[in-house]
Amino acid sequence: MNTYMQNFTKYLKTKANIAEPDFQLLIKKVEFRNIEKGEILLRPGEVCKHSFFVENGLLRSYTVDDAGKEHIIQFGSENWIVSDRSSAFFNEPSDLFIDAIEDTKVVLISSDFLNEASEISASFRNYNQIALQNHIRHQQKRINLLLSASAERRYMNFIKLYPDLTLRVPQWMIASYLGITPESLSRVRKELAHKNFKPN
Amino acid sequence: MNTYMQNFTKYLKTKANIAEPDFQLLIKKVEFRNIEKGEILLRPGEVCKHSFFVENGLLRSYTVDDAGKEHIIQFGSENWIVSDRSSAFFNEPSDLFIDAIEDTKVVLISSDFLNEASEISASFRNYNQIALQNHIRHQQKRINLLLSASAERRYMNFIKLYPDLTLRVPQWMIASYLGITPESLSRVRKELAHKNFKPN
DNA sequence: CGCGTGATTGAAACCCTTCAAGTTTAGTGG
DNA sequence: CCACTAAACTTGAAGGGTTTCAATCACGCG
Repeated sequence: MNTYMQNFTKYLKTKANIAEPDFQLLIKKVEFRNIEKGEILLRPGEVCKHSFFVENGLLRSYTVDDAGKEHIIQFGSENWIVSDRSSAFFNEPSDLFIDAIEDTKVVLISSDFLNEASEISASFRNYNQIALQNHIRHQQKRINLLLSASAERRYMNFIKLYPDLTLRVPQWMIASYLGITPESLSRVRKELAHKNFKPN
Repeated sequence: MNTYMQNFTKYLKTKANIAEPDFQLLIKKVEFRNIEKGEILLRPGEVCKHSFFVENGLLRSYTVDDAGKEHIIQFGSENWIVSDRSSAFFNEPSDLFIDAIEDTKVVLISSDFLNEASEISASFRNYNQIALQNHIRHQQKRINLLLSASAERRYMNFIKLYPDLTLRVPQWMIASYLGITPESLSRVRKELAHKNFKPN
């Protein structure tokens, strides 16, 4: 077993509660890779063959619109899985880019792996279910925020939810995630600083 | 069996592929109800005990923000399930209202039902999985639209996706779903009419 | 050092909202 | 079935939040 997959191991054993013999079977099904900052892991039009478990580092998924503007769908740092679930599950071409914001170590998870893990282990099935439900909950909160909140409220929500990312991710990407321009985010931050708002 | 549950029956037998004997077991676990227009089925703070399968009629789920404004999360007409999945699954208090836009016939689906159906039938488990993945795909497209598209593009996307709802749902609710004011939607429609845009 | 990327700032423009008034539509009771 | 009322939709004018475009500043890295 690859000693670089510590987090992934913990993920399977602790979170998904996979017992040792099953673990030994499953771990053979995944691949480990070093990704350089800027490297592109998925492009629109491609089918998302692998989900990426982040051992360490930082990935993002995003779309590019007709005007060439990027819109960030998701960030993924340590212990997160970045993927185009729809593309992977339904075997359809993706709309998304996935690339690396930092040098990143990832575990490649194939659909095969997911199917086998689900067959082998009821607790994996269960954990996967929870992950899906969490994803839905998370997306719904984001939709609600986009529908109802100003740029300032969206940003405040972001730094509360992802204090770590706030420091690691360039500001213009956070702006893209929030659906505002970098200039607007800069002004929002200035406003907040002026109001004596402290991130923590 | 209740003769009013024709669509739900078809849903179980055809979509989820439940065989007759299992069907007979499961159908006893659900309830049928007539809902009057305006009736509220779920309020913020309550745990979402039932998901609502719409036999016919029209439901919606929505939040109300601090300023008292409604933000519509989902519409559900015939054969759709309306629910706060997060609340139901995680047994947490909901943030949502669910109410009826029209007089509606619903089938009440409890968590019990879902658990039993999953135990009994692998094909139900499978179908449920697909439903979750579809939900995620749908939400992701909506997020992307909210991040990237103008009021006009959002509306055009809506009428393409939901031509039936465009006629049945009051305009101010569509506006709420799109994240704009009713006045703005009215002007967008005027613009489109002026450009000789035809809904179908 | 100098170059490039990211962040900031300013001014003008734009999209959308707000508020207010009017018009149309739909539902209800006489 | 008409009359009345409330709700929904439209329209206008003013205002606000955000974008756009352009210029400047800050910083890390070769």
